[in-house]
Amino acid sequence: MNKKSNCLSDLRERILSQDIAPGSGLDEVSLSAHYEISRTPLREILHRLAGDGYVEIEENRGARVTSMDLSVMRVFFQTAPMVYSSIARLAAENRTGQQVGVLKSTQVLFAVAARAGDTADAALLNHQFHEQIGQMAQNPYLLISLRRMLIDHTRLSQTFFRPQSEADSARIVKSIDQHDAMIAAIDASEPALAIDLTLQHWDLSRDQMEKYVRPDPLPLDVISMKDRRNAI
Amino acid sequence: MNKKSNCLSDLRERILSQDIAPGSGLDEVSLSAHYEISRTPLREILHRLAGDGYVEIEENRGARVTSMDLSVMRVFFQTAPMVYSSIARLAAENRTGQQVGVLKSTQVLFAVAARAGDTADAALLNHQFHEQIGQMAQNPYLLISLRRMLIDHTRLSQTFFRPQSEADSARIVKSIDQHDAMIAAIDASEPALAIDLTLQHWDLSRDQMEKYVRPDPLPLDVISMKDRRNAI
DNA sequence: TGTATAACAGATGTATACAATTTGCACATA
DNA sequence: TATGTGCAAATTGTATACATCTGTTATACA
Repeated sequence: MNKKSNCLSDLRERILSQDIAPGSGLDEVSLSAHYEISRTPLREILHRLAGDGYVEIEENRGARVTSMDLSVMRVFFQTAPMVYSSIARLAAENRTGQQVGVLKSTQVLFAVAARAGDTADAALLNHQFHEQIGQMAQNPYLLISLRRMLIDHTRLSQTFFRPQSEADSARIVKSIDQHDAMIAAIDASEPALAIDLTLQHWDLSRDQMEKYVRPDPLPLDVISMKDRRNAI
Repeated sequence: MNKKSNCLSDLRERILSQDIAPGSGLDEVSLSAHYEISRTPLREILHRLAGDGYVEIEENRGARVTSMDLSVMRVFFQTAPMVYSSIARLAAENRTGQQVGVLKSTQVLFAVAARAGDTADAALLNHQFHEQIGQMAQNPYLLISLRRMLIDHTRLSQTFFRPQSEADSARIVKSIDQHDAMIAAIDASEPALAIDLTLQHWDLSRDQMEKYVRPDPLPLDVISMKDRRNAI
């Protein structure tokens, strides 16, 4: 039983971290061998992952990781603000004290990982943070939407937690601070503030994600071009 | 293969029509015997139904039809207008001509069944009608929310299509007309109108569904009480 | 050279036997 | 009466062999 739940969570994490790339095929035989379970429970896991939107299964053609084509990403950017802010409002209205405690402890772990530059851990803990806010909303209908969005969000935000510059590091610190402010707003039952903070948080990650989808062009390397000109 | 997909759709329909009541346990052995498939594919079907929100599976305790407790229904009534109107707007913006054709033919079948008083068919075709509008929205994130809501909506609206009075029949006719108007708005790419009509449609079914959740009190039978008083 | 077809290897789908877990019931005890 | 314990039956979970499907490669033929 332990092996099975380990397989499920490991596959989830590998998909979220893009360790298994979007669109990749998942072979039942090699996966069941790798996780040391037989094909029957493995297939069950693949179907659960399919239900959650991690993979897509096609009749007689096996499972592949849900792809992230550009047309869907457009829809993602269009839809996220509405879902995220609805969830934030409901979380601030319906959260229990116990849930706030859980959220705070996740945030502590997240802050440590993010500051330390543990990219994979930070991304997953960020995922968990937003999942927990989703649970606070107590709304099963919106929660499944949120979960589906968080899959793509986490996959897109891989670069966010791997800082390449001072500006990147500053954004990570800002992101941590925003989480703290969101916790406070939810804890204080202030829906309007929670929505506002959530949209600010969204703006920060959206800019970075768009850069991931459409990265800066490669440097033109002006110096070497000068040298070449001199050489002529 | 045919037996399997038949099993899947039959279970879906039986759950939607409350032929299998919310909260009922689903026994693997008897179901696999009934549909003449072995337990392996049946379990796969149950997991798919779980992913779609039709059933809930608990470790070592099998599957049961997703329950409809009052606390969740509150959330249902709270959330439906937002999801439905978002879907309507997107459908009007993104629909293809082909999809409008499909929707129209579903509507023809629905109108026939609803007018004829074929309760089960009418409810399922109504479900299909709204599912197709969901597909027109081209938004996978909101579509899963819509699907989850439609499950409960269809289960709650069972009584809607079983008219008990002239007023009930009038409401069914009104509902058919509203569908026609929604098709026209979507076909004409008028998002604002589509939203408006959708909210009107929602109001109509909401009133009936609330009556299902909290039905009229049993008649007090004033006459027999008078008789009893006289008898004293 | 190009196309059609057949055979084959590799992968997914299904049936079934067996293992592990839960549940109901009888019985014992406080 | 209420509660706890142990066993048996029923139910769910897993492994594995076999069936079926898909895609590829080899071969025949135009």
